[in-house]
Amino acid sequence: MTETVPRPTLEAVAARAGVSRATVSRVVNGADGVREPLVERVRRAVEELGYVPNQAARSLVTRRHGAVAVVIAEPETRVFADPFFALQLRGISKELTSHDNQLVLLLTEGRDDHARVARYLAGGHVDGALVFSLHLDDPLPGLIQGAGVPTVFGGRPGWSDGTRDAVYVDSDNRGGARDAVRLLAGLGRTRIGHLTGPLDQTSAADRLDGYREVMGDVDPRLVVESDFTPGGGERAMRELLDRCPDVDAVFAANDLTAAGALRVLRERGRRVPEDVAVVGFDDMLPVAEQTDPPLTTVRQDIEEMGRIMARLLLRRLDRHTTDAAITDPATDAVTTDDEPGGVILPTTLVRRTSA
Amino acid sequence: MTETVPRPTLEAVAARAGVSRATVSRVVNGADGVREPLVERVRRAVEELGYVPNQAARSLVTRRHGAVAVVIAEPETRVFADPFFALQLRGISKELTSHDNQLVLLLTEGRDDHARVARYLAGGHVDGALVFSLHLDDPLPGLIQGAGVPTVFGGRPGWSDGTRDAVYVDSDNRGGARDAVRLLAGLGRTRIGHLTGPLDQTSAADRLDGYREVMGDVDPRLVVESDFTPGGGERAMRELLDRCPDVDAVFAANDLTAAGALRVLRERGRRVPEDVAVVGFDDMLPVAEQTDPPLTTVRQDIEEMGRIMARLLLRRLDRHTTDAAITDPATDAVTTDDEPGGVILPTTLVRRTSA
DNA sequence: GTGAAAGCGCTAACAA
DNA sequence: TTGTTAGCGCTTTCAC
Repeated sequence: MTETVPRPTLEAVAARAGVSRATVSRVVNGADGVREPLVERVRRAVEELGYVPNQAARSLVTRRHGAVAVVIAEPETRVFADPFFALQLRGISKELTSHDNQLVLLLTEGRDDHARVARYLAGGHVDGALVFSLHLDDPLPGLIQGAGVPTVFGGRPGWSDGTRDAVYVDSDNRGGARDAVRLLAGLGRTRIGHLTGPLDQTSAADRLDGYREVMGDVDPRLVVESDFTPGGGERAMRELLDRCPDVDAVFAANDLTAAGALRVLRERGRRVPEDVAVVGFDDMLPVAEQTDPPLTTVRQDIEEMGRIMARLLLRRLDRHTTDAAITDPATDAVTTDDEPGGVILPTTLVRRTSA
Repeated sequence: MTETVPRPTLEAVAARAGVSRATVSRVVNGADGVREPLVERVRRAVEELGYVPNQAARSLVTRRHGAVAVVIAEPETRVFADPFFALQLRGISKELTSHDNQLVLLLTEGRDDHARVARYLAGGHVDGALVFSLHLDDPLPGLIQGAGVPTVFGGRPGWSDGTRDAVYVDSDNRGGARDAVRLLAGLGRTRIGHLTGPLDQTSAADRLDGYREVMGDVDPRLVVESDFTPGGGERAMRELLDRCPDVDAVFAANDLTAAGALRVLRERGRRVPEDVAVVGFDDMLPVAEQTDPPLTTVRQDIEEMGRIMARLLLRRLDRHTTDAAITDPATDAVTTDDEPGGVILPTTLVRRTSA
């Protein structure tokens, strides 16, 4: 019933076109140096037989897979509570597929999975990896670098050991935070509070840094640690109001936190933005546009970030194969190696009504 | 610098353990029939060399890939606006990895991608596919069935041509809707409106059916078509209030729609649930718990749905390989073929305060 | 129970 | 320009 018809091989196509396997291979792979009439004959044979190359056989000899792993470390459910992750994936997917690469998704749920992921990566199933892990103590990045797979990180990696030479893409969290706080200050606000994200994540830490850079030597009570969730935002806002009833502005580390803060402000009878101005971070549309009042926030282009990560990785992969091909010492000086370091994407301030 | 150390092969392990490649292969694949002392020797050699099997070589001969494609048709951005998709993926990922299968993610952006996906699937890169596509006119499911890859669909497929024998997993949308409406009726409400989802999606259509089943011959003005978004919910709610000012209850096709409706009700000065009771669908925590008032809704277990889809597919795949092995006519009667049809997951009513 | 050997389908030297 | 040939690393009969 579900009898699988054996798929045609190169051999079959060659026979039908009356040429050798090598020629078919050349045509299929777009190598030049095959005369037009033959190309045509082969094309037709491929068409008629519905030939599709066997990727396993191909990988076996080329050592290329046309596949990239996306590793998402997922200790908390937060990532699933906002569309961040989905947007990122979409950007990655677009870039990857437009270069004929497949996306292998590796979701990790705690430490048990780390070994599995490391093994998979070390197993040479994919040509490279895109890794999201932004926690200070995460052992995963180290494991992955150990696996020897070309990798690009999403977000500034937070670990400190000998892996400084990581390539990563991140939003300008610090700069965005500065913009937010400067806006508030420009509005004449003087008691500007900050509801942070979880400070073991570099994005949260960087936003706090940006806040501090503008605020200078600020009353420490104005900074309340939170966790990027609406519930956390509520708690933190209450705490902030209790500590500093005179607060006249709030910079929340993300939109979800801001949404929670707005609810508490309303509940406590503070008008936004008249009594307290609020700025968020992310510009997650479903959140920022739907709050009451609509949220002024720092926009980061998540999808673009994904796209850039993929692009960077693909470029590294290309260079690798090229390096291997060119043993010419003359060019060797040029193709040093992958430059480590980060690509920082700009953020933009989106004004709505909350500030 | 980035000099890739050639990974050890079966050959190398065999040499080190002083056995043949065949024996190593047996040990690595857990085949029995190798004596304990040898097993031990091989294990040690594998360990010492850090041997990891080359999946490409293995696939070449076994014709199995240990990989499953997840295809997400993505004509609209809605999927990215709620965590639905992420939860589903998580369930799938868990089930897949616990059976040593990889997840290849295929995101499609409109028709152009369909050919690409079909080609990929037909190319025999993966053992099976999990497909999300719930639109009536979607050509993708047909293409995929044409590719001859074992497939399980997420959500009741809506297309009508000769592909009735599809295997799918869906929530009990109809039953959940009935429960919602019955709750409202049980509360003594008589003018119960329904804000639908986009009716070209089976989930929305099924929920409307459920509503109708309970309501019987209902005033058609009570049904307003919407689109599963908060903005759409607002528009639909306004329309409903304009058409039927006497409405005393609303069943919204999902939580996002309900959230929009709640905003409009508040804006129009209707108390919830006193004047108008509201029930949603999905129980997306970040939405349902955060609305004002918290939303009574129909809960579906999205992650479980993903898990079951994966489980179903893996079972089919297992059976296939088993079938191939067993040419015994005696057992042939038992292993007929994959039973088509759907697995319907129950929903549960979650009472909060909106109804 | 273990090993030898024959491919799986493809690419890439090398010859012609 | 085209064809011939030798593997890529693994599984799997088939002998022993």
